[in-house]
Amino acid sequence: MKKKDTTQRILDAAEALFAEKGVSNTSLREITSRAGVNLASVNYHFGSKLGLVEAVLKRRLDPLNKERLKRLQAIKREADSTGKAPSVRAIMQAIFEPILIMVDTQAFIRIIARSMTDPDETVKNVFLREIGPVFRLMFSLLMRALPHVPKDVLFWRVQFALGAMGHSLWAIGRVKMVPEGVDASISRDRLLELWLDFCTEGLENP
Amino acid sequence: MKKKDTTQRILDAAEALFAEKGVSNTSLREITSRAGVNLASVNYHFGSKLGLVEAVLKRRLDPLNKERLKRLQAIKREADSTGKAPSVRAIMQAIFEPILIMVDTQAFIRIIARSMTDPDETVKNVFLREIGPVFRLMFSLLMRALPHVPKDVLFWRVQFALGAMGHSLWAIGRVKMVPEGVDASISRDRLLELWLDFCTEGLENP
DNA sequence: GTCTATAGATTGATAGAC
DNA sequence: GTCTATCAATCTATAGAC
Repeated sequence: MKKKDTTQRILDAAEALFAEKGVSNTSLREITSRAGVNLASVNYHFGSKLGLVEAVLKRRLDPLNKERLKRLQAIKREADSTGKAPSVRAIMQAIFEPILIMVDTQAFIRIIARSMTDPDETVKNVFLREIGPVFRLMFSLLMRALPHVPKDVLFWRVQFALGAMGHSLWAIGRVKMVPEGVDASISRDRLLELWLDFCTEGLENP
Repeated sequence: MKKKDTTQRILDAAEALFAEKGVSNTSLREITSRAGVNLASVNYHFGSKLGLVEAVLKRRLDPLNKERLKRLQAIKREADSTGKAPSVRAIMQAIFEPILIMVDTQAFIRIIARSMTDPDETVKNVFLREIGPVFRLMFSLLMRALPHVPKDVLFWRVQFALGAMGHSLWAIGRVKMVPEGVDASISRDRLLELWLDFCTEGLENP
């Protein structure tokens, strides 16, 4: 079995550590020692720590948001051709489900969740840039699906739905506060289902 | 006008900076220079940076969660004495409204929101310790309000609601991505109302 | 491409005068 | 309690041998 590419090893190690402790609580030394590579190789391959942060996020966010966009565009085409309003549930599913489908590691989910909340400037910028087109298309479809909901109200409901998604993705597998008698373990598919129920209800509320 | 206490000045400056950039992106030098006090005074008054972090969070979370607990206990007493199930909306209101009522600065809201997501270990620990009793009482009341919802499902719905709250509190006043024609500015009371509508609907879903 | 060695900056913390 | 001065550790980044 061939040893993995240095670039990949660094990305994997950085992803795990960024997801776990946040970008600025992770040093390049931790990353390279976990990856089993030399400290200087980070700067050789990525130019700087910022370059590495960008690369780590883009590796996941890029295909994720491409897949989301593809699904949303399919929903739009369907709505355009039939003249019927798109389904709220289908729209939201197009946002969440690609995360579960494209998973290959536990760290993947966490880096997505982390990218929504990490205080680091670079993280915020990359996240917003990457999700921009997805967000705009999602919002315009939701407006068509829910013409009776005022735009400004819809905007905040979408924020609620995204906040719920991010928080639950973050909590999955690492819930700290579980009431007695509750089984907090959950499959990803089940989480998707519960989230869709929850936020479809909240979005459609008249 | 008397100059404020050094301790207070440090707490205020630290709160603003922690809320803005996160704990580990903020140095003691930034804090003391913003507060107009000497660098060494942080260690004199708080022992260490960790001590300061704890103090900053506790100053807000302590009275906040006391107020929440008071309200939840009142709801419990009412339910106990009348034998009627408590109202989901009232329970959720007891969680969110105290944040708005106890506000004295913009930074206050952000430090609450930040405390839910900052990757720093100390932040997470203080937040969980402080909210523990509130969470348990809230959950037991929700179980009484929604006896037909399985515990495990309810648990995740509560996570959704809290995630929605945290994210929207964070977004308020600093929304980065606003679709054309949408007015994302919103009063705190209005946000509370929208959030209650959203998550009451989602929690009660059969 | 990979390594050692180190520069250069910044950090949290503290000793000691006032 | 407040200040200056500084230590010791840690960080990112880079120069240069291999």
